[in-house]
Amino acid sequence: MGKRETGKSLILIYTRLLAAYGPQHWWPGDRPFEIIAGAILTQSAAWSNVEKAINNLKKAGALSSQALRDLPISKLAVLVHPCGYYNAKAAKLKAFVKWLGEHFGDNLDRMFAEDTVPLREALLKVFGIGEETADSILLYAGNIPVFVIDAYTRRIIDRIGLKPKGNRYADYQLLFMSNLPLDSRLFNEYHALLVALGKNVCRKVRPRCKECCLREICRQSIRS
DNA sequence: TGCCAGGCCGGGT
DNA sequence: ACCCGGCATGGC
Repeated sequence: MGKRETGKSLILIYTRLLAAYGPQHWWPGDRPFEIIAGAILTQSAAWSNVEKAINNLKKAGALSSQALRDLPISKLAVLVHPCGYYNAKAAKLKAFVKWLGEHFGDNLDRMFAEDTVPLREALLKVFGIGEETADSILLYAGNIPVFVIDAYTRRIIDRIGLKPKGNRYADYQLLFMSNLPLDSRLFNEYHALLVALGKNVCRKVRPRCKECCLREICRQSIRS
């Protein structure tokens, strides 16, 4: 499939997902700092559990860089307990706010004003921030047009026959970013819609799976 | 009961 | 460049 057709397929899939699931409203109206905390806390966790952790942080007045630094890590671990991996995630939050204070004086506007590529590299060096989390921060907290790749996205792309050459994160990311307009609103909604679809797609390929929404929405899109 | 959720790290090959 | 075990809760 040529580049132009790939782009058309990706747009068509987006259109159908939007029609099927509607706008997902991911992180609407939340402050950037809360979005970043959520991006870290949601790693391999159900969002319903992340909400509990975020609420605990809110009630404790701990949803700021300074407050998180002042909080002992053992107390922080108790607050984020509901979303699992609580010791690891407490350490990750600590690592991020330490870095944010040291490099940007806790000012997120200054952080996002950096050039995207070096900023992404810097984020990746922070303990607990990998590629998906870094891109979630850039896109959902910073409105920077980078496409977020997660396990659902890979699974869906593989099944509909758009699998890129390599298996690396960057290979999947380039599929979207070189074939779609670099629009943060589009990338925001698209990734959220892929997650919505992903929840309805069986993990393992099952021949003639009639329940699988993937087939209905995506395969038809490719053909039409 | 078991499987899974909007991953990442450190160590090994 | 992969592959693995560890990290852990709550919902279905």
